[in-house]
This record gives sequence, C-alpha cells and structure tokens, in this order.
Amino acid sequence: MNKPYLYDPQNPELIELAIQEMPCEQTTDSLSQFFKVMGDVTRLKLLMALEKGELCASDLSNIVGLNRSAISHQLKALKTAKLVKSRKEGKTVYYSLDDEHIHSVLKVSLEHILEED
Amino acid sequence: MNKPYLYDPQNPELIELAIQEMPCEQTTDSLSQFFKVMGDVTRLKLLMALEKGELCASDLSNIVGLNRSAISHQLKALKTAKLVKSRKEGKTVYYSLDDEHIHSVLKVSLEHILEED
DNA sequence: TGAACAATTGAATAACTGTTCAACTATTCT
DNA sequence: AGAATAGTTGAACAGTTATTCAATTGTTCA
Repeated sequence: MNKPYLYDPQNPELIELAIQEMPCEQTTDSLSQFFKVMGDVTRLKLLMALEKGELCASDLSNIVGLNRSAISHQLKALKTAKLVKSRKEGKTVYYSLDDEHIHSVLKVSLEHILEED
Repeated sequence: MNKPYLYDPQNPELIELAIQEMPCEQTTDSLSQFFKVMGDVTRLKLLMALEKGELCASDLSNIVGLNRSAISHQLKALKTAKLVKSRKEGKTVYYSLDDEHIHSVLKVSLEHILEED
C-alpha cells in the first residue's frame, strides 16, 4: 500500500512503473545469458562465420585462428545456448546457426557499433 | 595464392568468404564488448528501468535491489560503454539511456527469448 | 560551520571464464 | 587390425568480474 522507501525517492511513480514492467527474474536471466554468450570475441566470430553457411569445426578453427579444442569448447557453449545446431557426417561435424533472430540482433548491433558520432 | 591449409578443408570457398567478410578485429572487439556489457543481469535491469525514463542512482538501487555502491559501479560501466548518460542536479545524479539503438536491440532480443519452441 | 544526504571510489574477496594441453572417442581407409 | 583424421573432454592456469565494505567527495540546509 504505502511505499516502504528507506530514503527520499526522487521519482516514486517512475519507480513503481519500472518495477511493475520489469520482466521476471527468469526472463532477465535468460536475456543477459543470451548477451553474455555473444559477448566473447571468439563466439561472436563463430556466429559471424556461420552466417555465411554451414561449416565444420576444423574449418571454423581455421577461420577464427584458434586450435580445435578451444573452438570445440565454444561451439559447445553456443549449442547449449541454442544459437547453433550440429549435424554429423562421417568424421566431420557440421555446424550452422540455429535461429534467425540472431541475424537481426547482429545486424542492428553492428549498425550501432559502426555508427558515426 | 595457394591455400596453406594444414589439414583437409571441407569447404575451401566458404572459408575464404567467411574470412574475407569477417569484420576487422576492432569491430568484432567493439561488438563483443557491447554484448558483454548487457550480458550481466544487474546492468541489463538498469537499462530496462531506464527505458521508462530518467532515474537517479538511489531510485535505480531501489528498483534493482542492490546497494548504491554496486549500482554506482555498474552505472560507471554503462557510461564508459556509452550506453547511458548522466546529469547532475544538486546532490542527485540522473541517468538516462544514451542511445536509441539499445531499445531495438533489447526489443528484438527479448522477442527471441520469449519465443515459443 | 556542521549535520545530513547522494553518490563515488578503491581495495578485497570470491566466483567465474577462456585457452591450452594431454588424453580420449569415433570414424574411415588400407 | 592398425594408422590416420575429426572432434570432444576434463583438468589446470591465468585473467577477469561483480559485489561488499569502508572511506571519501560534494552538495544542501539549518
């Protein structure tokens, strides 16, 4: 009912609004997790490479310039986060983007980064 | 000229394409840094609160549920990353979103997260 | 001036993260 | 079966990060 602030709020109505419209803990967790996965240069490069098409682990290793083990670890992280999917054919494992939303996010964000000041 | 692969590439043309069209190191660094900043629950909540309007540090502390010191540290990170700007009025410092791109990124990403499988 | 309040700062700590290395699995080909 | 290749895994390490605490700055107001 009354507002149990332990200090003088500057904008009580806006506080209420922000709290009310704040997504639930699970949602903010998932969203920050999503950004965290892309917040690493290696994983980001993997995603950008996969935007060109399906690629196997060794080819991705070649493109990104890191050994296969490192790439494998990061591909696993991307797979757990459901950003990539994989397909096995003989000895080689082919990876591709799992979701089309990622393309939009990368596009808008890249525009933001490349924007002049 | 010739391709100095130390292994059997599965898709040499796609490798070349991915390498050619990969943004420069500075760009991938900036982009992953941008995602990294939002890849933390506290900072993400701060940004979402600020989408409702300008808020001071104490009010943000109240909304997010962390002490002022923690909030101040994270607001500094957001400011360094140029995601928020601040304005001082007497004792209180008001924060607001610095860039409109952020709104789009948050919107598209939130849609992605909330999407059904 | 001094008390009260808003906010920031720096040090300290605990937890997490990315890469490497070495060992391992799985598949193909002779 | 055995050698070769693609990929994965787990442990270890070095580096980073978020939060807390205590101290500090800066502003207002009596």
